[in-house]
Amino acid sequence: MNDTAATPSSSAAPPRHDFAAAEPRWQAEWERRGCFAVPDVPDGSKPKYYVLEMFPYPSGKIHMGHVRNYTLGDVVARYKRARGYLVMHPMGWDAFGLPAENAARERGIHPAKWTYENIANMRAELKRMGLSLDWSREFATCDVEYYGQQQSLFLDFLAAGLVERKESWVNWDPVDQTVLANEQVIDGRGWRSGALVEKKKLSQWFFSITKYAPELLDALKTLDRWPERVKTMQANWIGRSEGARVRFRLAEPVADLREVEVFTTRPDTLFGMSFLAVAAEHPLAAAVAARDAKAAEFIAECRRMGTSEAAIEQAEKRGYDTGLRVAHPFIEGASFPVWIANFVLMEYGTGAIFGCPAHDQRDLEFARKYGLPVRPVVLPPGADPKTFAIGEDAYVEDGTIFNSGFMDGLGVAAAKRAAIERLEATGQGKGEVTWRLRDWGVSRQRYWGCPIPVIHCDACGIVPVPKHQLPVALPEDVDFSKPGNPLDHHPTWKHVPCPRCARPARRETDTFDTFVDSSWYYARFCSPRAEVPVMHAAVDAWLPVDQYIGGIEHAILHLLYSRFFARAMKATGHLKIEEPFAGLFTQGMVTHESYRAADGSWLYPEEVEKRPDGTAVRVGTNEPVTVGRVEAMSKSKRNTVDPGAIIDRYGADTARWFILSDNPPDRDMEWTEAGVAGAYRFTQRLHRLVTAALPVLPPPGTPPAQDAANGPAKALRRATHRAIAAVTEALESFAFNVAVARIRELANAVAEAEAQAQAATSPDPALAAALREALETLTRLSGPMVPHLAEELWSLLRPGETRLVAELPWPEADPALLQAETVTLAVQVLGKLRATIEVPVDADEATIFALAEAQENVQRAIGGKPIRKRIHVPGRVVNLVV
RNA sequence: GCCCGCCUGGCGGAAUGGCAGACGCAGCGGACUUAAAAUCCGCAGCCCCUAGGGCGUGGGGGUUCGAGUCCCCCGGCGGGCACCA
Repeated sequence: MNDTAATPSSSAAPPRHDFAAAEPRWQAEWERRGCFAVPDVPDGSKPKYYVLEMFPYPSGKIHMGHVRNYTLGDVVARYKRARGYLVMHPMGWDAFGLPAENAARERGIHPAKWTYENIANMRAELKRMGLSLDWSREFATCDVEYYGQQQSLFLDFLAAGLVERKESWVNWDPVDQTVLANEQVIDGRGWRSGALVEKKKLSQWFFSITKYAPELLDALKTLDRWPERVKTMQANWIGRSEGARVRFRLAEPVADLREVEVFTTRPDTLFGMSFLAVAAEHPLAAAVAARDAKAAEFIAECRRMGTSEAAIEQAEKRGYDTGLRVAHPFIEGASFPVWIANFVLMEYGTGAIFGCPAHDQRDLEFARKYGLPVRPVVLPPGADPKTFAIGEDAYVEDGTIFNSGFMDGLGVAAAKRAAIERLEATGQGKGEVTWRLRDWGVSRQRYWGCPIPVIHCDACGIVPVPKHQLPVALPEDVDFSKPGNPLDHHPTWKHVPCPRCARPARRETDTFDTFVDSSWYYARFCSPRAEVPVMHAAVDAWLPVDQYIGGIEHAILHLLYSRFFARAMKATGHLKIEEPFAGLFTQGMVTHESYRAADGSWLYPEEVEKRPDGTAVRVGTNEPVTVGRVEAMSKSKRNTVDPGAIIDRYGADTARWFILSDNPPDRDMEWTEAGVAGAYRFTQRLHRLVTAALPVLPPPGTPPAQDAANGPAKALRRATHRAIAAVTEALESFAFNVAVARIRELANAVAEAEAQAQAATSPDPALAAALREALETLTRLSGPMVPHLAEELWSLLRPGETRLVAELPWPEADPALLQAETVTLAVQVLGKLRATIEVPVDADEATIFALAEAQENVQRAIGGKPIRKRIHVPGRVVNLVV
């Protein structure tokens, strides 16, 4: 060793870690040994752990968001495996959806061909990442083996009364004659035709998720490993409201309508009523429109508003006075005008509201616009009832009811009870609980989705496809040159005999919302080749998913639908669980700077060169480039970085290490070239630390000296065991960036120890043994994050060892080495740091205070004033109050 | 508009209510090198009359012996809003 050190020029540069050769080699070795394959039905010898990341949509290439998502999951999977769990970690493809149809229309590629080619590309890219996946479980939701089973599930749900057929509104493009997704509606116009979009009513299939609203809400309490904010968002989405249903009698009937029912959460403010408003889609609005052309025109305008809640709520509040009046339930002889208003949602409550402008902001804005009265009936504490008036803001807090007859003097809560009591006593209404959650409309007028397995027969009505006729497969010969749903204008596909009466009938040509596909894939992964939707022994053993990982953008819909599906599958005898995901982690997005050329066009990062003075120019032309905001990577802004190119240049381990080290995984991370380069240097440094130490290390298996005196060996052993404890804790709490920092600290300690070993005049066996322990620990702790490098280092440290890092148990920290003999205490005077003292861990308080007060700086801060109070937080701080 | 988050040095971030800035990126200085790269060592929140002190976790207030952390208000940025996935 000394020879080498003395004559560096005589030997070649230290061997660098050749990731390009090593990574595929270790991937092949894991596969050869079947390290990550698990059986559908485990034998129970180990506890199970199911790690699942949200499966990708096969857009064609993986993006950094995927790299981040799957790296996070892989760390968990590898760590849990080391902790002795049998880990299932599958991967598949969320393969139905609009982009495939867009590709078909724009480029003439068949959606199936486009999709499966994309899957092949992306599978190859994922494999290069070295993920510990059980690829034998892979499937795509567009595989007929998958969606056929989904059709079977649908038939079970239908039989169990969990499916309904109802009318609902869709965005209709009158030029393209097509239903548009909300994202295809831009500023109220169709994205391709530019035509003003209209709302159109269609008969559609719905899953009765509202039947489970109370359960879906209550069970949130049991999800103790879900982020609070996701549970809050779901609770708000389900939206339980207590209130009252109130019947308002029309002064004169319209068509056959004699009254309007309103749901309100504020029956206490009924005396502050100034108008009643119904949604444009309300039956009363239709009845008025039948005899009032201006009303019909207003309703038609509302129909041009789009169906999204954001569009409705952000639109200017507008209304139409129908001229009708309703009687007030409590005020004898009083009547109020009936309006049609664009901000009233037909889907919520009864589609009608009573307006109390003084105590509801939207009502107030509406009343101000149309000159309707504003009568306060809730008095803020301390306000004078004679002078209290509403200005710009409605008063929505608690207070004392006034101007309200029998409710005067009550608080808001008591007044609500009193109002409901009176409504019930007089037969004009009742207390009621409503939910914001609506039934889940699953019909889509599209080709590239799972066909809904029912048949429309003129004689028998709607007839489910018998199970023995499943799957209802998509036809392959479809024509995308015409607008609309290719299934609908396919020449033969939809024409089938009725299963019941055998007369000519028509297949349903709608396909399922792709959220249906992703609502049960976690269950299918347990027995992916079963000829039933799920194999009982498999799902009972593996479910629930122990750790689910994905983007926060799915916090509501996907997760709620999946929770509903688990319940529906339980009700139909497929599952025994109700909650599919015991643990949830939501990751942040991957962001990057954006760049614009002088002409305003977006540039890819590789087209931009950063100058040392901080400016940026375009590669080749040297024209100036504007460096824009850091934002989510998107194709439209071209601020994307291709994971494949990063792996080519730096290797998968470097990409994984950087993505983990940059920041906490639930926050957005910024991808930077400098950051990747830094990660790359660290992987090389680890390799160097091991190769440089090899000549001094004792043989494999040499135990570290237990009784070493305080010195470099003991210090290194402490650092090693502190690192084990810290990294373990960080991994358990998803603080992967902290785990990285602790590993780096251990690497720094190793480097220092190596320098000491090199500098020593005579070899120190204790230090050498401690070095082996430290390097082996470093290797194993970094295994979940940089798995290929860890295997490489392990094979250098333990030539002839049969087990891979992927097969080793997790290192254990020795508690004796975690204890320090002394602690450093901060000494504060009045909360301000004035000194630090070093005391034995078992020092008594009197000694500590005496030592603290003796500090020169502390004396100066005390300035001779008497000490009123002494606070000692063991191991942390002493605070003296003077 | 409504619901939910986030905000700490030049940058990413760390910190059971207890020494703010661990670890890293960028930077600066040094060693090695003919030179560069790579590597190694060191410095580093801001300000000050530099012993020492003052100010600092988006802004303002509060609770506490003590607040990045808890509470209230405000600002900025982001996610979701039911047919993007």
